[in-house]
Amino acid sequence: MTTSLTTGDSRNRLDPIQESLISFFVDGVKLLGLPPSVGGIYGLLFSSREPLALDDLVNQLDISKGSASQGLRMLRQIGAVSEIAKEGERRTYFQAEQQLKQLVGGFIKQEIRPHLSSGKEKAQNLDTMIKDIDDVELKQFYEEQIQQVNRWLAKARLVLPILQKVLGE
Amino acid sequence: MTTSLTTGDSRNRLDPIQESLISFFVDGVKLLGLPPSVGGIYGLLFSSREPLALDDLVNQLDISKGSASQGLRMLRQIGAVSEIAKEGERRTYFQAEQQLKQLVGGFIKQEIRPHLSSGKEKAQNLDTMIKDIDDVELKQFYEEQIQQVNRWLAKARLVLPILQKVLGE
DNA sequence: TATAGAGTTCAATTTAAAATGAACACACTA
DNA sequence: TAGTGTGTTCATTTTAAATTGAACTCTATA
Repeated sequence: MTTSLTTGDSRNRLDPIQESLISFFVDGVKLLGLPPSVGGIYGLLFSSREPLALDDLVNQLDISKGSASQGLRMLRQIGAVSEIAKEGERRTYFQAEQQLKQLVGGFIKQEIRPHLSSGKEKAQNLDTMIKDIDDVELKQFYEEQIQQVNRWLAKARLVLPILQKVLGE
Repeated sequence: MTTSLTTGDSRNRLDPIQESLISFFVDGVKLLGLPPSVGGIYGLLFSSREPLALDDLVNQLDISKGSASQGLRMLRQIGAVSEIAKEGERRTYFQAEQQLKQLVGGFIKQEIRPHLSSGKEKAQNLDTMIKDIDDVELKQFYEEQIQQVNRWLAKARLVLPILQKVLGE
C-alpha cells in the first residue's frame, strides 16, 4: 500500500504546491520530534483555503482515521489548529493557526516544559543522594557536576521565555 | 540480554549517582532527537573524573563497540566531547566538554542549520512553482502562504544566534 | 612481515515509534 | 429505539531508528 504524505495517488486532490508545502511541514515537525502525520495534517490545512473536516484529511492525505484523529488532537493541544463550527453541519472543521507565537508557545508548554520539570526533579534527587558519600573528593566532584546540571536547567528555563518573546511577532 | 544504559549489571562499575546522571542525559538528548546511546556516553563521561577510552564506554555502559564509536563521532562533531592523548598510551581518551555555549553552537550547526537551509530551498522552489497558476485568487492565496513560510524561516534564522548568545555563559 | 590492539564501517537484527483499522461511544433523527 | 454519521480509542501491524557484531583498516611492535 502506498501511504503517501508527499507523492499523492488515486484519491487525493493535492496539487504540486500543496504537496510541496506539506513536505515542508513534514520535515519541519520532524525537527521538533513530532510524527510525519502531524506535519502532513498541518501542511494540508495550511495549504487549503477552506477549513477541512477529518474525512478530508483522511482522503486527501490518505492516512487512517486514527492517525488523523490523533494528529488533530495533538495539533489542537499545541494550539496549531482550531475548530470551526459550520452552520447546520454536523462535522467539525479545522483550520491552521498561523501565529508563530502561539505555535511556539504551545509547543514549549506541551513538549518542552514537562521534560524540564522532570529534569529538575532528577537533579533534586541527586542532591539528596550525594549526602552520604564518604570519599570527600568524589563527593566534591559530584557536587560540582550536579551544580553544572542545575546551571543548565536554570539557563533553559531562562531561555524559553526569551525565545517566546523574540518569536512573538 | 540486558542492554542497560541505566539499570546496570554484572560488568559495569556505575554507582547510583552516575546512573542517575546518565539517565538525566539520556532523557535530555532525546529531547534533541539524538539516540539514547549518545546520551549515555555523554552522561558517563560527564560523571567520570578521569577521561575514558572507547573500551571503558563499552564495558561500563554495556553497549557495542559500534554504538560507542558512532556515538563518540557524533559527540565530537558537535563538540560535546574532546579527545585526550595520554602519554605512552596507544588508545584515545575522551572527556565531556561542559561549555553550554559550545554544545548548543555545535548542535545548532550540525543538526538545525542543514534543515533550515533545505527549508529555504524548498520555499524558493515554491516561489517558482506558483508563477504559472491561472486561477488568480488561488495564486494569491498561495503567495500569502509562501510568504508566511518565508517569514517563519527568517525568524528562525534570526533566533538561532540570539539563542547562542543568551546561552553563552 | 606476522601479530595484536584500537577503532571504524556497515549489513543484519532488534527495539521503539508511528500508523492502521476494527470496535466502540456519542449525538442526532427518522 | 434503531439507524446513521462523526469522531475516538487502543491492540495489532508496519515502518523507521538504533544497536549490534563480524569483518575490516590502520598503526605499532616483536
